[in-house]
Formats: sequence, structure tokens, C-alpha cells
Amino acid sequence: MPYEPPTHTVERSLRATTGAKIVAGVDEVGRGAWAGPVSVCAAVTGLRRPPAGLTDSKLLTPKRRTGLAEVLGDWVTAYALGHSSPEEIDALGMTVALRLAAVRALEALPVRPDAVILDGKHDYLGAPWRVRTVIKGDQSCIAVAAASVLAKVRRDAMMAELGVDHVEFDFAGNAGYPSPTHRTALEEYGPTPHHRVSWSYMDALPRWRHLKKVRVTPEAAALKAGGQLGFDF
DNA sequence: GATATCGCCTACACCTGAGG
DNA sequence: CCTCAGGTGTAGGCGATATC
Repeated sequence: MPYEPPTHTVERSLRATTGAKIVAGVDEVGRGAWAGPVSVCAAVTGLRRPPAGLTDSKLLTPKRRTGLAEVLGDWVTAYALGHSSPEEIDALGMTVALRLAAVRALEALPVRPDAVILDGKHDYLGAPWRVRTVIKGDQSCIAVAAASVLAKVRRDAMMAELGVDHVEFDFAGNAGYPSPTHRTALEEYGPTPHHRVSWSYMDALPRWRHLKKVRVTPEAAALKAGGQLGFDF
């Protein structure tokens, strides 16, 4: 498949069909990690020409990604990050945690978007947000690509900071994802407070699996995410 | 006929190691 | 230095099957 750089096509169509004036691109990072938050970035870019080389953060080398993030910080109209903690992921499940992080990011923006472009095929955000899901949106939509780069660089930096107190896990190197160093440290020292202890990798840790937490049902999670139970994080 | 459950597929997030 | 293939993880959509 030939490489096609991201465009403003989806944003233009969204503006044309819904009348939206402010459109936010949203992308998440840290979804499959064993440790650390899941982070969501919402970026408002408008229709200006993007910095050269902008695309999905996964297609960029760390060096280019970091350089691009610096430029992007000035180029975007606005952006904000939202996070869900490992505790929230354990208690609510990934989908609800994602929604929580996305809402936090969107509400942290200085302006409220009229519409949102979500990466992927599943709308984990839902009402009242006006959502357009786009498969591989981080490769095809400029606003989502910008969000993906900013999210990735910021979360990597966060993980590096967390790693200072847990050197043996090498969070700076693996961002909380399973790597040989990470696995070895888990077996040796057990999960840190930053680990998602409801996940199944815990079953493979004989010394520590008694610490595994059971997730609440999706229904209860949805209630909590709705705010009725006042989950206080 | 209606509802519940399971497996498969695709989607997202990454890492590692081989090879150019 | 970069790219690509193949591995990890969670999750939703959907059709086939099972059960009430």
C-alpha cells in the first residue's frame, strides 16, 4: 500500500455536513501497556497546512516524533491531554477508562469542540459528543495524527518520570509495555502502584497473582463512569 | 421466536529482532 | 539509521450455535 499523508478531508466533510466549526482530533496511547495511565490527546488544528512529516506517531522514529511534537505544540490551535489511572482502568475496564480520559482531554481544551474525530471504528466517547470514527484516522486525518504524536511523546515522558522510582522496570525504555526487562522485574518485585493489576498477565506471576484485582461488571462500570456513584479519583 | 453465549475477525496500543 | 514481520495485550462487531 503506497504511503498517503494525512489530510483535512474528514474534517472538511464534518464541517460541511454538520456545520461544526471547531473539530477536535482525538487519539489514545498506552492502551495495551501493563503499567501507567491510558492517555488521550484532543487536538484542534483548523485547516492550515501541517508541519512536514506529520503522520501517525507509530510510523515515526522516537527522534522525529519528539522533534515534531515540539513544532506541533506551537502549530496546533489548541490541544489537551486527559489520563485515566491504572486504578481506574482496573475498576472500570479499558473502554470506560478511555472515555473518561477522552472527556478529560476534551473538557481541558480552552474551547469546546462541535465535533470529534475518533481514531478507530469504535465510538467509545458517545453522547453528547458529536463523533465521527475513522479507521486508521491517525494516518489519514491531520488533527488525529497531531493528537497521536502529542499524546505519545507526553505519555512517554510521564512514564520516564515514573520510572525514576522503579528503575528495575525500565519504564523509560518500555513505556509500561511488556518487555523482557519489565517481565523479569515483575516476577522479582511484583506490581508497582502503577500496574494494571486486573489484567491477565498477573495470572502468570505465581508470587504475586494473589494481588490481582477483579474488575467490576461493565454495567456497574458504566454507572460509575456516568458519575452517579461519584467515583472519586 | 427470542435471548444468551461463544469464537473469530478486526481494531486499537505497543515491543523485539532481523535485515536492508 | 530505518522498515517490516511477528509477538504481546484489551476490546467490540457479528454470525453461528445453544438454550429457554
